[in-house]
Amino acid sequence: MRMTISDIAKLANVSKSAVSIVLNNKKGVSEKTRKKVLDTIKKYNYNPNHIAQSLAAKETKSIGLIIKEIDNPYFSKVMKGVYDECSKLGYSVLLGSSELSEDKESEIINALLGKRVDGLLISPLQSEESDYSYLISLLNEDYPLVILGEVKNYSTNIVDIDNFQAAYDAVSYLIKLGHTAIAHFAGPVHSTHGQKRLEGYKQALIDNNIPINSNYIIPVEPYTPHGFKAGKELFSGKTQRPTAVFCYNDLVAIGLIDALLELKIKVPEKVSVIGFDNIDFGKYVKIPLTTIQMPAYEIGKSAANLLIKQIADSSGGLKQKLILGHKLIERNSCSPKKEVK
Amino acid sequence: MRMTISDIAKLANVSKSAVSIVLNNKKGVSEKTRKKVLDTIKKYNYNPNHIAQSLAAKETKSIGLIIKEIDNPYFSKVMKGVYDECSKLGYSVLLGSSELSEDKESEIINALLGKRVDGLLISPLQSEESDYSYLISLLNEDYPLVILGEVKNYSTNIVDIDNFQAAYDAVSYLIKLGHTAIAHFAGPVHSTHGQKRLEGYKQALIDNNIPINSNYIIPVEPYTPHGFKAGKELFSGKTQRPTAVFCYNDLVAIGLIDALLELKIKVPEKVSVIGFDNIDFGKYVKIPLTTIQMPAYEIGKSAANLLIKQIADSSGGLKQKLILGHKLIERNSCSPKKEVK
DNA sequence: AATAATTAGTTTAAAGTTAAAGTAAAAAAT
DNA sequence: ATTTTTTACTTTAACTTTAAACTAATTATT
Repeated sequence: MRMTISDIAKLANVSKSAVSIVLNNKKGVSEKTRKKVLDTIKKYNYNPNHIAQSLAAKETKSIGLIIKEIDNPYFSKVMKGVYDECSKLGYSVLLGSSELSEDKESEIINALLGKRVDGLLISPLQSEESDYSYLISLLNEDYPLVILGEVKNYSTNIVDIDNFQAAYDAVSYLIKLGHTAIAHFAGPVHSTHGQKRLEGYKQALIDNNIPINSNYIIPVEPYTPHGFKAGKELFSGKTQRPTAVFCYNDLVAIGLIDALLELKIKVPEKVSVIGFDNIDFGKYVKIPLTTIQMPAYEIGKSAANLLIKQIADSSGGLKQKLILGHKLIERNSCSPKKEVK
Repeated sequence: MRMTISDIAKLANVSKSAVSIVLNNKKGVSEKTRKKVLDTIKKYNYNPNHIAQSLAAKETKSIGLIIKEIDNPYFSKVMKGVYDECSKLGYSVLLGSSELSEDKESEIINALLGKRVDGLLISPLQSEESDYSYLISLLNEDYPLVILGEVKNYSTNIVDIDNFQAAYDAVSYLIKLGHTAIAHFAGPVHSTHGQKRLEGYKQALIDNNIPINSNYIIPVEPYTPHGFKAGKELFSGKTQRPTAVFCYNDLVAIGLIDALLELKIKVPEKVSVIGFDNIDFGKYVKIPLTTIQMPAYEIGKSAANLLIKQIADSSGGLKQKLILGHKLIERNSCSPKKEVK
């Protein structure tokens, strides 16, 4: 059976409190007693019951992390960042994945709240109908919360990149290469990332006097097979073929390139493709992917750090918006537009 | 402030126990009381404190999952399987990642045990020096445990594939294509997966009367850059070039292919490469990867299921070894050996 | 009608810890 | 030498829940 603090107290001939004091490195016991307790703890290999500690101290030293998908390379990196920072600071992470379902998301939040995590790190789903009721009630009671993204009209702790600017940069890059017929494989309209990237795309075109062609804005589920399918559709018809495509993320860019190659359309000679995220695999695909680097690991690390700071602060005063830098990674999927002969 | 069971009891004008009975759907209260309590719970949006429940019930309804690396596509799938099954059965998962350090591994085990997870799911590191002391003490006290792999000389719950047979199949496939100069980019010798795959490789050669060439067995860290580096080294020298390579996993296979292409050695025309795992990205790399499918998601799912069964059983009787099936996935990185002209 | 069993609760104890309050002895200050 | 402060503890309560023991009333059995 596992030892309890009472067992140790009895064995060391002191009170439970004395053991607790030693355990928590507080002052209030003599060196002699401390040693005696420490020896007993070691001898019987006593490990404090964290559940009881949590109940008494009203904190669990654990946070909940809610991502959208576990097997998504972007979130893997975020998760790793969160995990590393939490480990460093002595926190455990309880995993939650909404798997793109809003019902699940609010269920998970409730479950994690029930487990009394000290704070929540959420990459929230954001459909147009959603009123974020569950998030907002948390915000109102100053529950420690960091959002990977944004909750409209509410100020809270946020860690993200400037998606608008990053998309603007990606499209500007294509324009600088001479492209004007630039399509956008757009992500979920109802996610802020999707919206911001679309806006950045549009603004870059506007600022360069390129008319926005609504046929070139193609909403796509953010996965490889959907990028492939949309690519096949767009480039099978002979009309209005763009010479470059800015993709919502690397996953769809990879699908698109696959579709183009299958259609015997050369990348980047005939069509330039730029992705978003800079997942590890972008380097190894058929046409090494030019993309925007999303500092996923740092996002996770900073978000965890911010959350734990907020937990420690408790005044609820500190609200922070942390915008990390992005970067264009040039590889081989983009090239200057060839003049039509 | 969050409501407690006492608050609800007071508000509903009943005892705490009555509320507890309603909460746990036990019998012992009238329909009238049940309704009154339920209404109060709803009205004040009461959520039971899971920590207190855990302490009282001596179970936390959570398990610890310890993998080797968070941002590894193989473990992502395992994790997803574990998470899905746990969610279904009402368990939370506390994440642990040893990141290839044995010290961390045992630290994590201690931390998770401290948090009183009801069971542990471990993909253990297995260096030669390691005595698994921490694992073995758990095994001896019949702590619910499922190993993704194996602990030598100890019978415990295991979920895995037949790594020996799978490697045997992979190498047999290369032999059937006419290859005899087959190298092996071997994984960590101290992991059972690495060992078993090496043994399978050797046996397949022996059974086909192909002498084992120790120069062809190249230990490699199981990551893309190491596969790349080892590939460069092996194929830069002109001597003794193999015509096929069986790689420990897809990650090193992808690195190797990259190296070969950089050396202008055609894959699969000059060198056939077979991987292991069947990660999603194998389909999209420069030369779509022929590989052995590791049913990672199912491994995670089954392991979680087995663990939770063991937790429920508590008699400690049930010890199970679950070997899931593997499959050869033919894509484009292997071809019949060309006769040398 | 008397006894037993069931129902619908309540009260109390227990789970393992921390925190606050209390105590007795020793050390320091006046 | 007396009072105050500090030290080194112990005792009690608290955290929230569940489980076991108990009570009182009703229903069933003989």
